[in-house]
Amino acid sequence: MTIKALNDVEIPQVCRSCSARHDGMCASLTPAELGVLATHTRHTHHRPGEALAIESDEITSYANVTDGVVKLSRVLRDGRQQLVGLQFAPDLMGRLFGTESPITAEAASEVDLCRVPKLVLETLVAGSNELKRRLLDQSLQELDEAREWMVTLGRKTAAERVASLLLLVASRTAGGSEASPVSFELPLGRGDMADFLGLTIETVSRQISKLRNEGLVTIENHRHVTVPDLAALRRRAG
Amino acid sequence: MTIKALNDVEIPQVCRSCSARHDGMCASLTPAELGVLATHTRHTHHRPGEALAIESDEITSYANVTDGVVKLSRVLRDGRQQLVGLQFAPDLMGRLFGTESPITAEAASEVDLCRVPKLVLETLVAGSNELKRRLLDQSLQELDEAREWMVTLGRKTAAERVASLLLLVASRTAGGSEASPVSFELPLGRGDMADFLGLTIETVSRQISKLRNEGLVTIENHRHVTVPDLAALRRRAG
DNA sequence: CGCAGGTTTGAATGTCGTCAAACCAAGTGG
DNA sequence: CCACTTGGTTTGACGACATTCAAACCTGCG
Repeated sequence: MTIKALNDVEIPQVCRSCSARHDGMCASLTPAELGVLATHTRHTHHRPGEALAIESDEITSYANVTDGVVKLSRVLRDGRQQLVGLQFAPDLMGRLFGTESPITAEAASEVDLCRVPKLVLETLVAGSNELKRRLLDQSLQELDEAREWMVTLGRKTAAERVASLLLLVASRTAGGSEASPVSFELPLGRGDMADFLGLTIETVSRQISKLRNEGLVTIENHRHVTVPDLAALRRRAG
Repeated sequence: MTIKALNDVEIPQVCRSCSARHDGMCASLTPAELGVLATHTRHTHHRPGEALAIESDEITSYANVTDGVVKLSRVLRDGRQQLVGLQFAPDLMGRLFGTESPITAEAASEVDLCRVPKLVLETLVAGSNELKRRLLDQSLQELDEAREWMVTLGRKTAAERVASLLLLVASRTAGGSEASPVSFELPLGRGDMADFLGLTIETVSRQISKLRNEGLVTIENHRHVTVPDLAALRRRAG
């Protein structure tokens, strides 16, 4: 597949079913480029726990998360696991020119992806300075998030860690609105929360109970969280 | 300063005193571009503990670390501190188009920098696809390193963390040679090690003593480390 | 109803943090 | 030259917080 072939697509036709969620990769493209993109995307749905095989896979593609949450994790040889990132819609997953590092991607909830073959996206990137810039910005933002989380893992108490995670989920799923009260669904079970926070399941559960007793959150069905005062929770998060 | 003005520099003259350490930013430039770079660089030396004010500073520049080690850190409001990265020569510090995040940079040891004004480097970047690519690669590598360290902070024991740090320093200062025994100087004091590892000074000291008793390292003057068996230390690091 | 998976709670243990003192090397001044 | 300070490191005793092991508890589902 050559650049010429890609540009020969006749009708600029936007990837209809998910274009609204395509900010990560579409916002900087021309109509023609969007047309190219639309003809090569493939939409897939995944169940919770399903491996997505985006990273450290030779035959790799890139994907926009159009719905749901994807967890990125690394494991030690003896089985200890640490989540190193969460991807919410509309994040772009996968890495151009990627140096392989043994990260695995897995659906945390029901997940919809809009996949793009590696070659197509790389060709589009080669022709778009805007897209290059966006890619750099995305990786820098992920770097900032990773470093922020290093502070959480290295210096916060268990209760502060849990509060930090609740804030993170709230900011990414509840539209980033600053207004309290906020209400949202946890995309992660207690086990995944523990793996993200560097704690055990039991400790996570205890600290959630503690935050509940402190009146900082109310919880129904183990998953549905309501935060009456976002600022108070933020204070509790250290 | 315009692109034209930059390109009008007459003699391609390499940044003499540190070009050998310039891999990070020079390797992909044309002779003319190197000339531009050379006429605008400024070399500075810094004492341990000196703030470098690279990030989160409005009047910012970029810099190659030509010698020594720089520590990047974040602090919580109540003063708790976490190192989120170490920059060894010849890393490039600073961030193009940076979204500000409150990271501070400080010399960990005696440090030599080769600074480049923000505008100059951004202009060079605009004209060089190779340089854009290198910048992306660098940020992706830092992302990998940050995530690797998240595993260390979230899932490793105190002794494993210390072993991990010794391996990190060994790999970056001892030329990346895989051959044992390896010998190197620690660029960090116990306090900085603790801040990087998410531990206290006392715990770091105790764990170092433990590794010494286990025969995995020998230490002189609190700073000079010898690792008789790199593979054994790697095993101990989890 | 009863099972299965995930969650919560309890009691005991252990690892790391806190507080405190001793140690050590280098530098200063009498 | 030696006493004294200073900053960093090491070691010890104790306590707190998170883990471990174990049991009880939901919630959804066959």
